[in-house]
Amino acid sequence: MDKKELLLEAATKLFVARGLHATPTSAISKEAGVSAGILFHYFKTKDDLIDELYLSIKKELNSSILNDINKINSDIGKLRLIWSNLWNWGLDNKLKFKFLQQIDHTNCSEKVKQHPEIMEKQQHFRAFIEESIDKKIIKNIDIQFLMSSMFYLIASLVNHLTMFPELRHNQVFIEQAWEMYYNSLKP
Amino acid sequence: MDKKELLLEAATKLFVARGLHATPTSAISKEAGVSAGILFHYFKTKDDLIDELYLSIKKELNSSILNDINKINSDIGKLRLIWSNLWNWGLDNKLKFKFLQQIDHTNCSEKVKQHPEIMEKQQHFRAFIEESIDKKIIKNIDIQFLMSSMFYLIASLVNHLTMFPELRHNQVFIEQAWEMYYNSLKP
DNA sequence: ATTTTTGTTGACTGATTAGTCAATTTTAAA
DNA sequence: TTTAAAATTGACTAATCAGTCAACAAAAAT
Repeated sequence: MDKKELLLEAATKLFVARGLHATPTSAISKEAGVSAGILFHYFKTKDDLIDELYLSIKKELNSSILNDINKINSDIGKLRLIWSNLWNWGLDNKLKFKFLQQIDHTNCSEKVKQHPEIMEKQQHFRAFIEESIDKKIIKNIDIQFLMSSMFYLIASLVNHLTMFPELRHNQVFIEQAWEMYYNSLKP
Repeated sequence: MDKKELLLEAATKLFVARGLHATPTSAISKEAGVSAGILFHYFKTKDDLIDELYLSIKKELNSSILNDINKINSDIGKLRLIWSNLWNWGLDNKLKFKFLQQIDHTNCSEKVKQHPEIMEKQQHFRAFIEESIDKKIIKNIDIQFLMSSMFYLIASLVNHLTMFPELRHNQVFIEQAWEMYYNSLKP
């Protein structure tokens, strides 16, 4: 068993359940079933643990964005795949997704949020969006705002589907959600 | 000077700047310029302070939603006024808005989030949306998801305008943002 | 087989925390 | 003016926290 991994998993679970402010390192090591000291062998400080956890999860999410993108030919099909990659990842990784949202809305790990490994992956996504704007598939509007809005709409979908899991395979609902999403983007 | 109000203001500022987890009550009373003990005279516990702060700010936001709604006749005009009421409130109350987002994305104050005073005001808004759906102004889709998406899109706008304040009075940008918003909603 | 390195433990510590309380001041009431 | 009630203080405490460390165990290298 990789104790570092156990610690990260335990931390995710507890941070989401109780919040950063109410999760002592002792609770994390206990939940992971390891000694208290080992946490500080793998992570210099508690904040380091939070940073590293955020970084690894964000990288995981970013990696999934462009999954199978080459299997699709049409531009709108690609856009839809990205959309569905993102919300499916969120649903398959509910705790991790919640943790990301939590950190993204808190003034912490600010440096990590701009880590090169995060920026790099998003750069690919950004390039795709810029291309789509050129091709008139997407509205020509402030690209940062555009991307932010895309993520926010997907977060809204993930959170809703987390509350009502049966909707995930309700074709009508998913189609309506896509319509909402794409209507907000198209020129 | 109302010391309770001073404490709530100081708490908002520090919670946003440092996060719940890194803001001791001692820092709050110090920032407010009052004694450490008085915080617990007005609030039974730190969590009570957080709950009460959340409740008061959320009520403030909710109150602003339907501002001047009767001065507008057209249905779409009303929808747009609600949209602009919300993001303007967010920009005029940046710290409070950030605090709300922070709490909304954390597992805390769960009971307060469903407080009757909060639900009641949102009920008016919900009624307006239901009416708009009936009138075919808004897409007929799961209303809870619809409302959630509306809030998320507005949050995205507030956060973007907070980063780039000069855009607030850029008519072209605001018009594009409205277009994105309404396109996602219209049938 | 022996040494070195790495992983692991849990008791420990100094600092910090939420919350208390007796004493004092301020305000309001009689 | 006197008295009672409410507001305010800051030193205090018991609990909890992040982080250390000496000792031990396991694995790798020699």
